[in-house]
Amino acid sequence: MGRTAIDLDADEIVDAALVILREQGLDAVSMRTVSGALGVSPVPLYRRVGTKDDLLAAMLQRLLSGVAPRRRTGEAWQAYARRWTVALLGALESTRDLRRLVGARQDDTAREPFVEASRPLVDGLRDAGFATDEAVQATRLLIWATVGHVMVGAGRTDTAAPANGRGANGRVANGRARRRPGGDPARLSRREADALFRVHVDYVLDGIERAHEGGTP
Amino acid sequence: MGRTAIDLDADEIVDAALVILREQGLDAVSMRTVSGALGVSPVPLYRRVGTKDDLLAAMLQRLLSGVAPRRRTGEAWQAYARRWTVALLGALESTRDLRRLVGARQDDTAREPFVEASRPLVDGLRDAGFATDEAVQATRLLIWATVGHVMVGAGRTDTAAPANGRGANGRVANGRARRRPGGDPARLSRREADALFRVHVDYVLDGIERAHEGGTP
DNA sequence: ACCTGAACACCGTTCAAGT
DNA sequence: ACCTGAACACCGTTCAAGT
Repeated sequence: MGRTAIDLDADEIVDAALVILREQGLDAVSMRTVSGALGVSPVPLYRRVGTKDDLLAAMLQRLLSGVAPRRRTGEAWQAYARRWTVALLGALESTRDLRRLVGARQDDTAREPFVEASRPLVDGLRDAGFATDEAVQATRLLIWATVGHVMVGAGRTDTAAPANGRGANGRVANGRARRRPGGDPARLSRREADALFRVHVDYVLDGIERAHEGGTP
Repeated sequence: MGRTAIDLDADEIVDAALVILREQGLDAVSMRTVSGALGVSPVPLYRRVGTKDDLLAAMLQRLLSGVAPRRRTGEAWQAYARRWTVALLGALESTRDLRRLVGARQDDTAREPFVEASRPLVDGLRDAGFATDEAVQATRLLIWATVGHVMVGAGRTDTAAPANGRGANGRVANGRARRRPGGDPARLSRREADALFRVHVDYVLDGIERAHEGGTP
């Protein structure tokens, strides 16, 4: 009844993997589960997307492609940069197990998807009078600020259920996790963390602006 | 010949795991290899350090504990903050597979080790007249800047050998990795990335300084 | 009480047959 | 050519015996 393995293309595989990621978390994404969802054996995946590592890279790429919002006519570069950054943050935070996905890559191509996603911002900055390398560097700072926030930012108290792939064991780290009794001042709510993120972005934008004005002959 | 399993404590286990991490990479760190290196079965590890996830957390904690440099008498807070940030970056960059280690945690405690490591900086800022939450927030920004840089920063061209745990397969991602022919302007050398990282830190410090001066009654 | 050996239910990846 | 089934060499974690 129609569908044979030969119809498969890489995009479908990535799609299937993202569905599993969303519904069951990263631990549930395996070459077997993904191929199973597509009704094939794991082998064809190696022809279409390469290694599992490559699959993870493609998933991240897909997640970040198209995050850049459209520029508005007459919009100041600062405003667009802010919107771009918020959009990137939103895409990252809405992805289950995103932190682990970003960290998972074995090689050094972890930033490739971010570079792709930032192309419109680079273009926007250049249109605003930035030199190419100036625009690229400014974009990098914003990426770093965003990724750092996501990787080590406030915990998401709204993400229910542990959902740890293999058999729930309620075990808790013993011994070494000495938590301050007096209440740790470094614990931020999601709202506070978001506000602080915007502060970070503003500081970076201020710095970029000053350097731009001072550095352009 | 003394050594029985009962001598084991959590620190030794973390040490052994870190040796394997350094020498063979994160893929080689398993409950079996770590326990094997210690001459025990995997079971005792679960009593001492908990899950593999807990072990990874403890490894990161260890790696970051003691990164904070000592404060110098009469040192301006900006100077100390800069040194602290560079020390953190150094610790992160010198750790094999660090990106994957940071990303590996399943729960939301990924930032705990960073909070621990930043305690001296928070203290330093408070001694310089910052309110506690002001100091904590400033520290967070610096952590985000550093972690973002590490997670998605320039590739390390100096880290030789792929060393991908299970049987070298030289396979290359096929198809989807369309690399710009014209030379990607977003490709930075290590030196450039380091310089840009310092720029980022300076921007953040500038912002913190201005907010501090403007916000203190 | 706390160990070990064996087991369970998985992995990523490859290979020999099949069509 | 390109698939499938089976296999290889692992995983994390748990459990029944042992001492």
